[in-house]
Amino acid sequence: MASKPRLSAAKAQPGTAERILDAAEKRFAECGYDGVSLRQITREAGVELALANYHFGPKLDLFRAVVRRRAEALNAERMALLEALNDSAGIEDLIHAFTAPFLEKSMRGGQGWKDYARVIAQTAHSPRWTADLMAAEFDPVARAFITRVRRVFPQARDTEVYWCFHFLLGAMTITFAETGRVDVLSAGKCKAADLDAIHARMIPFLAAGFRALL
Amino acid sequence: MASKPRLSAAKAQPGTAERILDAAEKRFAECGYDGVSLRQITREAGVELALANYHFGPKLDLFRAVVRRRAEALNAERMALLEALNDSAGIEDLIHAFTAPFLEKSMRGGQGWKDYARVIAQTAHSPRWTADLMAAEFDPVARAFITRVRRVFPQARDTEVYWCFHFLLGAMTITFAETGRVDVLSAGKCKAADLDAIHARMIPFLAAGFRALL
DNA sequence: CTAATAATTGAACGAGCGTTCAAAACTAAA
DNA sequence: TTTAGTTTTGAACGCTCGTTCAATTATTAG
Repeated sequence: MASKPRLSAAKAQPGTAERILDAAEKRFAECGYDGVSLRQITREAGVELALANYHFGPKLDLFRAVVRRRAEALNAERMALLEALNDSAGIEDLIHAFTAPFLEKSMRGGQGWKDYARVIAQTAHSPRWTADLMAAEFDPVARAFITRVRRVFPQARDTEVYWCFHFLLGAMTITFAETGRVDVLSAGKCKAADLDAIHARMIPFLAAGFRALL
Repeated sequence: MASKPRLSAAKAQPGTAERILDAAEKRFAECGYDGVSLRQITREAGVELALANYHFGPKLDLFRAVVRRRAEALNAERMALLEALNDSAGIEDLIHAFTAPFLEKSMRGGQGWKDYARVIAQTAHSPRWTADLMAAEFDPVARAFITRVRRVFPQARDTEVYWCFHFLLGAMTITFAETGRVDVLSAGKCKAADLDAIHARMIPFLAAGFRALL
């Protein structure tokens, strides 16, 4: 009858909490926050329903945990790439530093990262409480990117810089979502799953857009 | 005890069905399909719960009705603009024809159109059954746009054309979503609600991207 | 080994869900 | 006014939801 530690740190055997997170990530990616029940998640994880509440508290906190789990390592890598750029870096280098880690992990990081990217893409377009969570996790890297862009285009006005970032975000997140829309439209000639090909196009596309506006 | 006409056409008094659609549109925009109940929708519309089923059938059909209601007029306008372009039209004209009607209505068409745009933005990033609905409603215009782009850049490969369209779609939908992310990042210097300003930037940004790839 | 702490179980709670239906109210043609 | 058809009502159906909790099992420290 221990007092509930909720997000207790240490002593859990390796499996349970992570398996719940994996299952939640997968189901949230497929159906969104409201489209999935804790029962579906725990069933998929092969654990009892009550364990979700025991380890993570209410459903919303489980969702937060899913978002946060991979955000830290991801953003650390992105931030490191941004800071490693020297002053002669061009806009292509900046865009690459901002987008490559996420796309790379979504590409070759396994199904977990792919699901995570879809969760983020959906959350980024949801105008609810999730927006707060997104901002808390991803704004620092965004601000670092924008600061760097300003240095590359010192004469550009702030407004234009923000709109450019906005369009970049849209192109990136719709790519993560992998809805299959382009696959259908192109009759299979373009596979959204082929993220290598996308990235090779995305950087010159966006860089040209930045140059046009800044 | 009449047999249920479900989507009966004519004799409904002007109010009920439209008020249900308006309320559904508003709530779907805020919380997404699964985040809203029929009870919340009918309560907001000021009608009885059972009327939603009477007029539209099951919940999913009500959602379809919301998507379809404005899609027809909107796509007709976009298609007309595309077809009105003569052969000397540039890529800016094409992008304008594809994006302007939607942005214009979202800007000055009232709250209903604004809500509708948010519904579409969320649905476009949802990898579920909704993707079929999106394709059914919006693919014809997309294909017409792509065909026109091919004519402007006859030497471009199909793959690149589709990726360009993909990025355009991402920039447009994240603008519709109006999550307030840019507002926060820019500390209020850029208002997503100011769609005029966005459109003025979006077209040159995207046009430059198209030119870079095609 | 024993005692305390952490993790898991299984069942239950009240609430809200989408859907259904018979009866009532309303409308409009004969 | 009667009659047939449409629309609205109010209540109920079975089900699933998130959450809670006492009891049980596993783990670890003394």
